[in-house]
Amino acid sequence: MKENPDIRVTKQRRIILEELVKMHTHPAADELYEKVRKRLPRISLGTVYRNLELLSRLGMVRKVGVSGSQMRFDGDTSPHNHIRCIRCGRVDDLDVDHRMKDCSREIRRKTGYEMIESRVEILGLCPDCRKNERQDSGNRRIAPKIGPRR
Amino acid sequence: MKENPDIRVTKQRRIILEELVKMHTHPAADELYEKVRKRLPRISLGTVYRNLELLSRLGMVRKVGVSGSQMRFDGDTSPHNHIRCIRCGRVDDLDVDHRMKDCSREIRRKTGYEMIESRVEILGLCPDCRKNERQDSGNRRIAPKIGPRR
DNA sequence: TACACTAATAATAATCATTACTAATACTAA
DNA sequence: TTAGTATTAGTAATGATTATTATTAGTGTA
Repeated sequence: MKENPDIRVTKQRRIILEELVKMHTHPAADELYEKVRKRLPRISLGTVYRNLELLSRLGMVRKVGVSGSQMRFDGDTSPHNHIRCIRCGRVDDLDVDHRMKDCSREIRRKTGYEMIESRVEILGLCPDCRKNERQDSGNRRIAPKIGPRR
Repeated sequence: MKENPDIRVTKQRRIILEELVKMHTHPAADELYEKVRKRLPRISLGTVYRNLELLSRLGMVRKVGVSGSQMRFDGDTSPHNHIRCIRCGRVDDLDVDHRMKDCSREIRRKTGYEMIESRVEILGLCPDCRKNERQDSGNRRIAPKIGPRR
């Protein structure tokens, strides 16, 4: 953050990053906002959004796009994918599958696209939800909506 | 749609499905709404949303979740993935990569999750945008936002 | 064919996540 | 210390989606 003199290291910016890196739950902006508020009670949600956007453009945090849900953020910028529970919405880390690597040539040939990034989103049931699955969901005729975030 | 007596075949429902199946652009609800409006000028956007949700629960259409963007819909329910242009937002089809198949056992072992579905989201530049890439984007210091939908 | 039942609709309001705006504040360099 | 400007808090606006509600229209039965 210090290379560019136009981008300042403010208390808000520093603490937003610090708190995000400490969390391993891939929080949405409002969840991180609540954490940061414990240290900076007067911070506004807009500041959290603005800084997460900036930090992600600088490559210091990762935006984790969850389809059909809020954007989530990850303080771990190393290459990895995520796995999400369709029941409770929890998101966990998942190592990059080696079978996904080096398929950019194939993509190019098939579609004409230049591949920039690949994201694998695995939908499933987390260990906790698997336990509860048997009892409370007897015989649904149609699929349930994708579960809540918390 | 006829097995369940509680779910009726209305004009709106039928035409929404017909128009979606005809389109191969993975439209968002409002784009499909404009198409349907040519045949049913008094239909409301809420009706389109409501029926797309129902049809997807019945397995007759697929919701294509695009992270950080509107939900899109696909009349083709066969198993396949999508590739999206980060510049213009266009979404095209992509065959399921054989390397992604049968990794549910590995997922289970690594994370304890029961894998229900996997989605591969490839971000890249579509052929059209690749052409324009060289001229208008000289030297950005930070990454651009993900492009617009149209 | 008409009737009764209730699902579905159009129109609109409400909600939720996110972004934009603006006057006041606080880094930073001279 | 000051000037310049990036950043902030507070708030309004936006855009996508969902909820509400009175009315309309499928559907099974008489």
